[in-house]
Amino acid sequence: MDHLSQTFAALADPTRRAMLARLSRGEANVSDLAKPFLKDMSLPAVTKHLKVLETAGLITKTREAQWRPCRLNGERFRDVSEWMEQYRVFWEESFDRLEAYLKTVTGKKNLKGKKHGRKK
Amino acid sequence: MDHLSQTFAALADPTRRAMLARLSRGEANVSDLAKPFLKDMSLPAVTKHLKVLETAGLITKTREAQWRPCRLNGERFRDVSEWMEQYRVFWEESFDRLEAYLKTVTGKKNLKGKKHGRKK
DNA sequence: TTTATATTTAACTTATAGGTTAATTAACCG
DNA sequence: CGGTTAATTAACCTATAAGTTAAATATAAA
Repeated sequence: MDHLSQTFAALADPTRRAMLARLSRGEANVSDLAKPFLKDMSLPAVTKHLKVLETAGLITKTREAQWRPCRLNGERFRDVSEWMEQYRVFWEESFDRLEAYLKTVTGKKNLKGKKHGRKK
Repeated sequence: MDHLSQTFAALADPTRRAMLARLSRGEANVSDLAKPFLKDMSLPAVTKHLKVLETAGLITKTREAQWRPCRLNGERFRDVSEWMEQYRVFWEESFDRLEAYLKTVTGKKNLKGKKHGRKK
């Protein structure tokens, strides 16, 4: 799977995003990261979530005695950020959108006079 | 499912991202969007991908005769962008790392003179 | 009314994501 | 060594994502 797909897939889970949020406040080992979730899921489930994050490259896991300190890795975030750039105009466009909306409710014509290409 | 999870899940597929890229260049109906993919998948598969994008709120599908013109919807992109903000420091920090690395390798200094918040 | 075009729905298959429990590995400690 | 803590692996279950083909629907056109 391509990097971006893997990254987005890893981000598509609230447990994993919460783990990233925790890591954004500093290094933490597996049981630290697991603590908030052990009411809802088992430790192996946590291990799996961390594996997904690690495989996606969003975190790095190291070894320190019997602990596995994890930290956030910025590169994949940068990939996402760069991919997002091409859409910036769309999320910043809210003002244009309002304008377009107002045109429709006030009985105005096409934004662009676009014609459907009917082939003959 | 929460919005962000749904959005990320929708983005975790290269076909769907390609469709969004196409839509970022302007409105398109289903068969327009399908064209580049019909070598690889059936039309119903395309319909399903569009459904995922629509359900996630990334696109809006309207009706015009027998066509279904689609356009990009900025709001979900904004959600992602806002969520990403809290990690900005991490992807900009690894840029620092690269810079530091390059310094060691080439004996050169700053790529951009930019300063980032360093802890401590 | 029939035919053509655009798109969706239905029914089905297969792979995998995300969870479980039980067992295992790893490192430290008394 | 034997026990304790930290984390992973194995084996399994279930829901669903992503694709298929075939049939249905919607609109326009002849």
